[in-house]
Amino acid sequence: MKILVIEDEVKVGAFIKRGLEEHHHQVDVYTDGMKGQQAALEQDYDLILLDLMLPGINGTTVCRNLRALEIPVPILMLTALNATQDIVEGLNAGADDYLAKPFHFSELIARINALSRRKSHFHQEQAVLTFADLQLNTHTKTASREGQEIVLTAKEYALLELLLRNTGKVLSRALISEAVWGLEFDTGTNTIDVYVNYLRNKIEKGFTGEKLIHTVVGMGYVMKQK
Amino acid sequence: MKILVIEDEVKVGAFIKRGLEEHHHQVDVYTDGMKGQQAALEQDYDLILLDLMLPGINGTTVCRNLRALEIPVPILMLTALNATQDIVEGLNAGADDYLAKPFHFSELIARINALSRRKSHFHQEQAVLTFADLQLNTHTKTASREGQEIVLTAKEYALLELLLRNTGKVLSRALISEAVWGLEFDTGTNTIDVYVNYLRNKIEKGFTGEKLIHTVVGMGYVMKQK
DNA sequence: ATCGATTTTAATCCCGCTTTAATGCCCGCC
DNA sequence: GGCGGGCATTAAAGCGGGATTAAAATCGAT
Repeated sequence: MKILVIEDEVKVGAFIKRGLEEHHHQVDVYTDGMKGQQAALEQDYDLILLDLMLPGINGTTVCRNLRALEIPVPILMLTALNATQDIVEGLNAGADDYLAKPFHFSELIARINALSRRKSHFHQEQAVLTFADLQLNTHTKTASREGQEIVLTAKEYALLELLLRNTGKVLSRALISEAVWGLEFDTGTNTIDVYVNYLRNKIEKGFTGEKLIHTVVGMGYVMKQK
Repeated sequence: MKILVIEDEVKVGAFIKRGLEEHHHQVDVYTDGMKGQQAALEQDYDLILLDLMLPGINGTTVCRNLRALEIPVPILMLTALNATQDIVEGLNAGADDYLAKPFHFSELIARINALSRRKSHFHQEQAVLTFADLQLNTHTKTASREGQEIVLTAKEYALLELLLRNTGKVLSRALISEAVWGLEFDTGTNTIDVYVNYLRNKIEKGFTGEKLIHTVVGMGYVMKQK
């Protein structure tokens, strides 16, 4: 598993890293809350170990931020012994479990296993939508093709996600309109067409891969190959 | 779920009713085929349990009638053991599954669950319309015959879908005009004829399969075999 | 409040779907 | 046999849907 550790005490962080690596996990350690949060957003971690007592930004805040951005990674809090108030706060902020310091390493391993099992069962929404050589990360809200990262605006992303969740199906403008813009949007303008054009420019123009968004005249648009 | 039971043997009916009610379903029992059919039309059932051996009207007939009236409720037939002929007839009449008497109650429950799941998920609406060896996929908006994909324009697709949803019925030009083009289209031109010709070229010409779109002089067009 | 980015509107161009219309064919009827 | 009605077939005209572009309006951050 790929694990992110956010822990300001360098020794403790190193200790955890070493121990987890012995269990064949890949571990990144950040001592700074903001840097850690950034990493959580940019990379695709399977688990986050989060110390609540951090300099600068509070661990609870990091947790709340990640959940607000709908990052569903399991979060295991590390707290001082008997910090009942912190524990309650942390769980309310969206953490999945906690562990009081100091702890036995075997207990940490046990909780990590339990958590990842629990999460992988419950929350198995596909994080990365893939079609042909195009990928869309629903966490980072970015696409990529041929290793190139593609930055999208909100509407572009929503439209691309809709197309990718319905590959092969012809989607009518009415359906697209409702899904991306919300009910009763059609005011005789061609907004959808313009956005399809934007998307094509971003995910097709400049790439050697084939055309993916196809127009079906009089019917709508499809995401398909060939 | 709201379940309709049509079963002439009073004891069997009562037995089923009691058992289903223990599983928190709401059950109506009719011992008469005609009365049962009437109830099916008037009320909104989630499932129909239909005995094939009924006094007066045949269970198969009830089934066929309901399907002819486009009542899409899942129908589970109850048949005598080894009544293979009945089973085939029943399924052809539009039933979704069958259960041979006598049966274990747990099997009945299992089949009811499977059926309701299948219907609610899949049945959304039939995605692929099939007639003879011709298929029309309403998602991809393409037809296929003998494994060959056939690309259609918007009007061609609308016309073909109309014909396939009314196989066997003769459709007047007025009706076609209204369904495909919208009200009051007829302005003395022969657009419909031209499109029927386009369709014939695409789905009949070049295929070994038989003719499917037939002209009824003075009346309109039908999709049928023979 | 200001500036940049995003979203929406609007105008123009072009391809090919849609429609029209002319011709050919089959059949029944005078 | 000639004629006309109903449909099939074909080709050409027109028109509308969609691509593209740019400008206007709106949003959001500082």
